Amino acid sequence: MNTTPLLLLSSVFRRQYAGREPRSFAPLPAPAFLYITQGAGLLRRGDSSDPIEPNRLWLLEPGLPVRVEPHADLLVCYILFLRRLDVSKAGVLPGSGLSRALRPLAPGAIPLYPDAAPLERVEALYDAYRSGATSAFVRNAMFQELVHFLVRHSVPRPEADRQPTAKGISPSIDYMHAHYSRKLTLETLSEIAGFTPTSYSREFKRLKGTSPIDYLNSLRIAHAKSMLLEKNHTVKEVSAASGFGNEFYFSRMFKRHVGISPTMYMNRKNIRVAAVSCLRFHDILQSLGVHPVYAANCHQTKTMSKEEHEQQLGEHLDRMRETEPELIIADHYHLPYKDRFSRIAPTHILDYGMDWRTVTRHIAALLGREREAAHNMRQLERKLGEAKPMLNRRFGDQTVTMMRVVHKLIRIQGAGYHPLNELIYAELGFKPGFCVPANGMNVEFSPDKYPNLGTDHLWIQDHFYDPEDEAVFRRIQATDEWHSMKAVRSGNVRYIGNWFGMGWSTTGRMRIMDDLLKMT
DNA sequence: ACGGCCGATAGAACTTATTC
DNA sequence: GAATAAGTTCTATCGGCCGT
Repeated sequence: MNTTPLLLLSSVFRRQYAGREPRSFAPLPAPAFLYITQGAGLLRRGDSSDPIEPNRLWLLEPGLPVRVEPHADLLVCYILFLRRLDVSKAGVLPGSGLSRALRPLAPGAIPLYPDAAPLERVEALYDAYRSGATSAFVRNAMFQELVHFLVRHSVPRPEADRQPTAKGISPSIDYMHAHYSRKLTLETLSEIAGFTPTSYSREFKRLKGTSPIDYLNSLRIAHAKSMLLEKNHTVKEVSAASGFGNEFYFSRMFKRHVGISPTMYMNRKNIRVAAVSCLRFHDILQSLGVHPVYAANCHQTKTMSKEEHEQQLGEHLDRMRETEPELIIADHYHLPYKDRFSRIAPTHILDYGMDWRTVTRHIAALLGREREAAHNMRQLERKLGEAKPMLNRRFGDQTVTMMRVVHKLIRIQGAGYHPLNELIYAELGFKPGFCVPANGMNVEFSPDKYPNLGTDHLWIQDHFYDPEDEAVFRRIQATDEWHSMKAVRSGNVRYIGNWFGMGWSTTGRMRIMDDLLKMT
């Protein structure tokens, strides 16, 4: 019969384990979520193992022995015992995509985004369960909401990672987890796996999507990070304990993986940060509770001459130097100036193509503000849930178009590839106007020859980077074509300030929603 | 101000891993 | 197996911090 699995909660426990003695646990009687809130070490299930650290989650299968090897004095975790119910699709959950939806929650470690902390939900569930004051129905609703949260916030696993590990490389991976603090060579690992080094490398990459040495280094860096946060170790000690041959190489590797040096990582909660970006990184920093000592946008716009730009850049560099930043965070638009920034302070440039959430998560992880990021994202999610129905009631099927004048051209925002576009059209569900490209970031028209925008509402950015752009806009506004447009005739033109920039941060997105709600 | 220590960084030389 | 890429070690140098 065609069935789909449904996870139900049977009981919740909170456990604390003191001391560093390894512990073995009998095979579980039922599947369970294991959620770590404190501690460090290694968790072994069958013949695979994963590092233990706060905010780590596993779905443990029944019948598999579990062994914990703590590297910290106290381990705190929640255990949620589950019941799996297979229900008929046709009967109980017609048309439900539950089976597909639950796929990220395959047995084993469930990698969560660092900002996705289910702790509050788990604690609430634990309290509800322990106090006995809440009905089973409500408890189950809470649990289902938690499952939904986990599905939404788990990192999608690469296809290769979901395949059961081949017999050959599995012991070598195990060996890496157990012995990463020692010197390991490809030859040793390939021998354990029973391959020649060449085939081992290839096989490993095919199955795990990464090279063996890279995998090993990730383990070492993860260990180093947790050790550095314990504060009472020197970089040299951490380097040795994490399996790096010497501290110079460790520093280099650490910086490459984490983005900042080990010492800065230790003090990352209170360092002087400068933000250089077109993407309003200073808003992101502020939303994380970090106040940048300097914020600038040094990008050369199309209408700016080379000399003008060089002069502006020079002034920014001078002023930034005076603020004595310890770290400069920049977006990919500023890559050409990296060397000049590096002369002022270590510079971290974020990759091209990151969406706004990834940018926020990345910056938060760099500065130890994961909790703040998680909090903001939760708040934003809540706000989105409140605002969407109100806005849908107000605007219904009416179409919306967003425009601005950039480089003396009329730019109509598309329905994707920009945080603002995604917020308006995807997340809040506004209907795009006739000229809004469904699969593009934007489309540009000459101010002399632009089509009727065919839209019920027209939202225009009245924040101009160049006075000439503003002049162009005033000229457009005076034309007959402009006045013949539906949105203009019906008085549905709004000015929206710099939403395009605000869309990059949680606080900016909240403010955009506030502005929208004021329109209702 | 000075020296000692620690850590970051960069470059050269060499070794090992990965890809072809 | 060879060619190429990446990792590793070592050295020199710089700057910050601390105690004298």
